[in-house]
Amino acid sequence: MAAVTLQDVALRAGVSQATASRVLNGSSRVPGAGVADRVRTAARELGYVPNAQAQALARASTGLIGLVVHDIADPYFSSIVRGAQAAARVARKQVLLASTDRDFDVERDSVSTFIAHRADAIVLAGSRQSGDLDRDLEAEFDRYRANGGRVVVIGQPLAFGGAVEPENYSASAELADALVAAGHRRFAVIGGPGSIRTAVDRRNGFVDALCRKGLSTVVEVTGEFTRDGGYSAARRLAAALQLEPGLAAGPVCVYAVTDVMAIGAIAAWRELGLRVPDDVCVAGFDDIPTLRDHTPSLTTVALPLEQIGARAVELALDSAADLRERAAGRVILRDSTRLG
Amino acid sequence: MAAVTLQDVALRAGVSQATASRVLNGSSRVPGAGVADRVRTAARELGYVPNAQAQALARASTGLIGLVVHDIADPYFSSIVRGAQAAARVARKQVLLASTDRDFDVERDSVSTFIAHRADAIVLAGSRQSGDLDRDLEAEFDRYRANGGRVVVIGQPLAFGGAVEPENYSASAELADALVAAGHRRFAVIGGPGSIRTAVDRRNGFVDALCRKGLSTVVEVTGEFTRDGGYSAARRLAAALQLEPGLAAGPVCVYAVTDVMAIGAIAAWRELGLRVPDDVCVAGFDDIPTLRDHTPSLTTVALPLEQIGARAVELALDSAADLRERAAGRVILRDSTRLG
DNA sequence: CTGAAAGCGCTTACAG
DNA sequence: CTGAAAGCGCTTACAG
Repeated sequence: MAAVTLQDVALRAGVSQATASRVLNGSSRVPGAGVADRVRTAARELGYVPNAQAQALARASTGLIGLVVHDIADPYFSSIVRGAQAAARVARKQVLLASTDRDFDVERDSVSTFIAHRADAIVLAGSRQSGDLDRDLEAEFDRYRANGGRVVVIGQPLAFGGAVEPENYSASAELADALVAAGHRRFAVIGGPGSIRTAVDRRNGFVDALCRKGLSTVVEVTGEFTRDGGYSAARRLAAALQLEPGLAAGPVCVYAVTDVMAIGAIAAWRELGLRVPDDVCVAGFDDIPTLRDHTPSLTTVALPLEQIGARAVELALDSAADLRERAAGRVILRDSTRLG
Repeated sequence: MAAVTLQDVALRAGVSQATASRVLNGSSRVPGAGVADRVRTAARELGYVPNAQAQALARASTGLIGLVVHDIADPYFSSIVRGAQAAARVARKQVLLASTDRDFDVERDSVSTFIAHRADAIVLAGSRQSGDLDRDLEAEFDRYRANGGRVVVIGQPLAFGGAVEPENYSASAELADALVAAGHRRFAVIGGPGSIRTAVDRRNGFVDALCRKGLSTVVEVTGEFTRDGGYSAARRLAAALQLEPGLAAGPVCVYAVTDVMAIGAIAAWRELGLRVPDDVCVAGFDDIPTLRDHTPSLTTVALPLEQIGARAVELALDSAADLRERAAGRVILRDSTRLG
């Protein structure tokens, strides 16, 4: 019933457990060729699979990387995880995944469990307000790091550890600049929850850039970070601006801080008889793959999400230093902000 | 440097390690209230975090569930993983994730590693041809199961273990029936690779249902299981059928076995000046959330993906039996197959 | 209720 | 090059 043990292999090969361990699990001290062969043969015949738990206990390293995301079904996070996975694979590490549904209790719990599992590193993806990292979590991280654990965050403030920072602020500023250059002058924003730093950074980057050009938004509304959040925000925006088909003023250019919110907004406006980009223009952020064939095609900003995920685990595995990196966004102008 | 140990806690509380273990890590034998309090206090003050590796070794159960998917960035799989995550959380298990990029070597490797980590169960999501599960993998699974490991597959054939089977075949048949009922008579199929069972089942379910109505497809083409696969297949299909705007025969109704392929197809046709649904109709499969606001809205089939993922881990955790379950699809008729 | 001790399956100085 | 032995941090019969 019990799995084949190193002891079993050693017995069959007629060597000591130590020797079997050395040939099977890569030590610098390589035993004689004949011995090594006997051990390997025995292992194969018995179907020996090393017990990673026991190895971890003996080695004080588990080869595990804990990954915490808000929602694995969100394309933003699943792309990050894809990149993280790939990087973990080349480093021969395993990924422990937690999808928290944005529940901070669950998040804290997941981190605790990762620490209990003695993950070599923990990567926290997702975003929250400055200083929002609660005391408990921070205390746990401190101890974790004191015991040799590595922490890397993606897109959130943290006093310690590594970080890879998507440039939400400056990419949004570039988007604003590009839209102004394209001839837009009247702007509005559909922002996200004030508690989410990504949402705030994107909004600020956009508004600040406009300000530098002597422009400002005519109205701002906010909603949940979802399709429906964009939908209802867009209705409020339409009401506030008294938008209707064929206004003489020309289309206002709306920045929805997320592609999915932009999609919800377009749906809302369509129901109101408003056409994009003729009656209202809209830009999003994220460049979600399944949205690339949307009609009208959506002006947006692409972030190198997979690369961000990969870099995060690379930083986590690089025990040298607590590096901080930035990941630039790329503005993509498409039909949804095309001026007639 | 080293983490706080159960021994440390016991010392500080003035009890034996055994007692500390019993109060901290839930045993039925509950020590006296005073003692328990002392231990808990000591643990808190020291910041004790149980070493899951050591517990696993001593208990012969890791609380780990291995999850293998083809591509975590694919909405199909990320939805499954989301459901699996949620179910794992209620069962207080941790998820080990592997995204294989459809590379069978990587897949085999991931399974081996999961076994090495002594995962309590392994869930394999993704699809392959009948009997394609290679010998090595199968042999490993056999040993794994003999040692008490549980295996559950999603949407693929496996002689042993549990399974949850998305009803690709019958849901596709229902789709065909619905389209015929809506008045369609001329059909075509954009299928996937013959090596992917999901693709084959969907195609067969559709074609067989047509057959039962005395109908058959006018042409079938295949492509990769991607947006670009759908795009190029759609071009071939258009050429084969000599599709052009405003054909007198009316629109042919094309079943693309995946939403993303359908999206690629629509893009290809748009470039050719063909309009959906006026010149050509199209239905997909999957009901991808970010595509729900697509124009034209896409007729498709929804699978309860999260539920499928959740059921898979529930089955994996239910050591009673190797259950097999079916998950029905739901046909959703939308604009892309609307007849004028 | 509580503790001493063996055992889970490995790795790794330490001797030979 | 090879082996005996201690140790990694827990759990759990087995005694008391």
